[in-house]
Amino acid sequence: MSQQEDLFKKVVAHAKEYGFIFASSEIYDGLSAVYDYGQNGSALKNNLRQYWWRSMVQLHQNIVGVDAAILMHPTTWKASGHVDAFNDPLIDNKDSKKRYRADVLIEDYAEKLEQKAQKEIGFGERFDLAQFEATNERVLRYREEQKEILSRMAQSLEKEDLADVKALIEELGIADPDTGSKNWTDVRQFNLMFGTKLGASADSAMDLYLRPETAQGIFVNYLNVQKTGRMKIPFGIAQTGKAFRNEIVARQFIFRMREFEQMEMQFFVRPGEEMQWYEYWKETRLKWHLSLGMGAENYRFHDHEKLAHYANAAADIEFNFPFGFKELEGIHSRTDFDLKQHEAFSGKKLQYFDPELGTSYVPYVVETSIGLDRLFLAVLSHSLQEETLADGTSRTVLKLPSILAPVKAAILPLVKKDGLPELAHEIVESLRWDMPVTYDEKDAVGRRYRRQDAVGTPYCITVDHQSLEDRTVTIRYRDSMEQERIAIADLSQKMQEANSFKHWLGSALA
RNA sequence: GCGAAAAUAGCUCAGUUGGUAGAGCGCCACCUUGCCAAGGUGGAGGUCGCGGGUUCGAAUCCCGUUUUUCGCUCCA
Repeated sequence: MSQQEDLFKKVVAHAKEYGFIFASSEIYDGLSAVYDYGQNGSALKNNLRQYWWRSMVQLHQNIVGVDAAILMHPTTWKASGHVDAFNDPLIDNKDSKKRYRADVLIEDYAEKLEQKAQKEIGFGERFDLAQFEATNERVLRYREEQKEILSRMAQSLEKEDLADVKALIEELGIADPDTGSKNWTDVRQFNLMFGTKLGASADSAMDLYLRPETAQGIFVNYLNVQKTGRMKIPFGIAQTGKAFRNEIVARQFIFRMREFEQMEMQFFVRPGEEMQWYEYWKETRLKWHLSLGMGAENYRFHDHEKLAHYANAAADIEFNFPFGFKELEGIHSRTDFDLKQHEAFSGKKLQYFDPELGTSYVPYVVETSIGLDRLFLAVLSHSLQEETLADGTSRTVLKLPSILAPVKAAILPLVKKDGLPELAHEIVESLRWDMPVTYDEKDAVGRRYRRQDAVGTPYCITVDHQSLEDRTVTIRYRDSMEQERIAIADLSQKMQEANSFKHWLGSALA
């Protein structure tokens, strides 16, 4: 565990030192759980986003992309259920320091009453009629009490009368399930959605939320896309973009941030066919992850036992992060819940006419949703390696999948004289049209190799004296540290082939 | 949000019972003309997280605050 923590600290330190990730507004002491991507980080993140986007939109004739606004009409979030579900009344126990959802505590208490009633029923059945009626009375009392409690709670929550919710907990004598303590704080409402205002003057302004998920931007547009794109079911809509959650506790570096980026694809299918598509996308998405070559043993599925209100099947793809297996991507069968809700709240028909079946219906939706920042963290933490070399020394190397590397090649003149820098610059000039490359002439070439290792550059091209004679250079591979001599004319093609989308994803899907 | 711990140079960290801030690595310039980090010379960079207080004097003691880490909690 401490070894894992150690590794995680190294990842965080490396991310900062080499320009991948900085704390936001660092000169002002930072902002909790908000991070900025630096020069190398933004390049890596862009490459990840593009790798995903191409796999969805470019490789599928029936998937198209959109880019919906972060701000949406506030009714969107009533329809989606977020206004209710992202508002939790929480209460802390002062003795045990544990936090509970106040409504769950009360519901649990009500559930216990029901259990008591069930017990009475079982008891009463074994005796005569008089006895049965006596127990029956008790059963009725339990049920009556249960009903009263739940309706009072519902009313108080509806009115946002949190003091009464606390009063209810105290009247019922509800204790901390773990410690039995009844020393409670006040009930407080936590809203996980960020609020903002539309309109410059305070009185005419409209209350809005920053979207807590990108999916709704797809749902409200699905008919626009279907009609203008002449899409036929099954079809998908992909989107990448920022989402915002005012997490109570946001931790573990970029794993849980308040502002984060999602990459989502909502796949619209015929009702009844959702499960086969759900299985298809589970499998397809895992293959995509495996294509990055970070080891099948570091991925696993986690099927949800408890399903969200909108889903009839849900699974996570978990990755072995430095702090254990955690969710990286979710594949959810969301049924027709969202579209039906938007129909109800908007009053607009959101049906699709299926020409093959000759009927209209609200499609079912299978969602794949991945956290781009989490994917970034997975790749960065897995790639950062401390290697012990044959001679006993060690090197720090970032073994990024080369298709994702911020810089593909560093061009290094062996020495900075004798015309070597001139030839190196010439190579930079020709390669930069094909891929991001960098030039470095400072320090011993060995040190320059190691510098490139630390930021994950897969190739170092060294220009030496022989290069001037026969127009060849050495290409040094990051992972093996081996070198081979190659004609300058062949450089671009060789590297582009190795970093091609087809090379990486194509072989994994085959 | 509660509890605990921490915050000193870009990074890793020293800093004695309170007496004007240091190292290694990194970075920059020049020299050395080099194939796997550690040759030489010179240099930049810190109001010790921030704000108060105690004191003749605070990186050091006290209070507050911010951020980070760990535990609890939450996580569509």
